[in-house]
Amino acid sequence: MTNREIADVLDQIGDMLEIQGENVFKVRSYRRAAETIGRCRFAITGATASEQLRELPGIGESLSQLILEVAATGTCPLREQLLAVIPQGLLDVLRVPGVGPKTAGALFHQLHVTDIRSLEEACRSGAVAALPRMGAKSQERILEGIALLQRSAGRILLSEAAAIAARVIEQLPPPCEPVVAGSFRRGRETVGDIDILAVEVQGLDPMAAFTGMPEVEQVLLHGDTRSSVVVKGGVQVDLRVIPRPSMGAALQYFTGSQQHNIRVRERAGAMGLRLSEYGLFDADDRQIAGASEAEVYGALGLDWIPPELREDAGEVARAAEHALPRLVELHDVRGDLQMHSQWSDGAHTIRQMAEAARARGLDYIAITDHSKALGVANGLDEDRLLRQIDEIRALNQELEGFTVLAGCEVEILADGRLDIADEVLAELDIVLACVHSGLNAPSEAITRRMVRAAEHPHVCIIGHPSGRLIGQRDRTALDLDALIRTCVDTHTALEVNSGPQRLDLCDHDVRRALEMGAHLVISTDAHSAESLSWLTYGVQTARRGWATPDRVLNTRPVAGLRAFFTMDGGNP
DNA sequence: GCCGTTTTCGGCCCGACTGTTTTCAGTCG
Repeated sequence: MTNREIADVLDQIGDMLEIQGENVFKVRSYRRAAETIGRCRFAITGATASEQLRELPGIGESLSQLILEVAATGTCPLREQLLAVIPQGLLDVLRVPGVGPKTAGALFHQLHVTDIRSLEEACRSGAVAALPRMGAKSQERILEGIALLQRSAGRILLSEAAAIAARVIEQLPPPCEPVVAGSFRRGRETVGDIDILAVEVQGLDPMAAFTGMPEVEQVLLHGDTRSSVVVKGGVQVDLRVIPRPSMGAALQYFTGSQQHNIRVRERAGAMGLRLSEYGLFDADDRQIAGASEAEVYGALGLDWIPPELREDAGEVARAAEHALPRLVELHDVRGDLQMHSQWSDGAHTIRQMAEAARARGLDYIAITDHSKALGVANGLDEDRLLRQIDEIRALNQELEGFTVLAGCEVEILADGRLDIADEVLAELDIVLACVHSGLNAPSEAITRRMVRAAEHPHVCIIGHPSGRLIGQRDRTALDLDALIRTCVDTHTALEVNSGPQRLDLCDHDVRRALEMGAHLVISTDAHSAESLSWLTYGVQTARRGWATPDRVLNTRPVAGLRAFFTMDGGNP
């Protein structure tokens, strides 16, 4: 069982307990444990898992035993017991907007609803409207909820969310200063819905502009302070209008995460204060903070916490000790170490990529076209690679104060050898090694393959190490710890690939790699000049992994970068 | 179920919106 699978079981138990009307705080402990296990950086199946588990926050005696049992057997008596009473399909019913645990329980017990299909039938027959505290409108809402669920996009990529958010903000009146909060602001790799906040301005009606946008498919709510719409593609967008003195508290609150907010509000409670989206209030209900986030955190004795860290993963305690790391920022990054040109499968010339990168404020780039084993991408063989190196050297003669490094995204072959001869690799400034085939290989095979590449004296960087494509392809069975260990030993960097579909290493892996002492590079893998803008997603992912600039090699000037890769004496 | 400069028992974040109700329960974030 992977940690993710264990977390899913915990969530499932939480759902079923909730439907049974179990104590909400008990339910919350299962949910919280699921969160914690989902991002936990050691394998629960490991031998030492038992002691490590007990050290995790929110996991006590009974949960740790349950988790170990699930890890070993895939299930546990509690889950089996619940599954004997509650049909699996009822858990899907919980995902229908407007149906919560209480409603699901009533639907099951009184109308024998067991899945979405039987729920729909119960609605069409009018039986749902006859339930206590339900009516025609509730029934209609549930039907709409089912339709919404069926055409909803689910979670979308960060880049897709960015495009939607930008379009919405464009259509809101500028004086209301709209900003995006939520998981988008935290830089999560996928976004469920888009939360936008706007300042209340006399005589301005952003709600009307919002619900009237041409891309709105359905208005879910339309209130004075909050409206919700579904835009084309099935994505939900929320707008909230906030009085200016509350803007900081609202931004803090709506940025989340929910677990982070609970942690912060508990702290407020312990200080005799009350924190809501309207501000921080004392016992006499006087507002003592709220206009800015820094003010709110500050009044709670906390340093301002970057949104990317707000996952209840220890950041509140660190903020209280004034010991948060200084995270890498977009403007720290001076170069981009993976991109493609027309030589292989890119859309633009080397010069065009260089000029676009320079316009974005970078000092250097590496051109890393594919190598010959990736025939579908028009990969370069040794001859073409040597000619490309000549072109890059010539271009550098013309560019003042900007450097194009000659690189290559070299294929790691099945046995861990590279597909370009060593004497040609020696001519390159940057060798990036990647796997694009055999991604379903067993753990030992893929690990041996990648470790061997990392040991190669010319290899500087292992690119998109996990091989996952978000929503399309799982990560390979690679033993990441083994690869990280090798990278630390050989002065090889691990890439944080900024492609919105990759974000690989992911946030948890970044934190793991840094804890083990590795160095990173953040690269765009751009196949066109426009995609150089992806850098921001990679930076956010690194920040979510608590990355500091000193551990991100491409924050260094080009000379410092080269120095790192030659420290083991074997690299170019 | 977890946890402890309020506590080893009794707490556990907080408010808007909706629908079905004459005061509130359920859902959502």
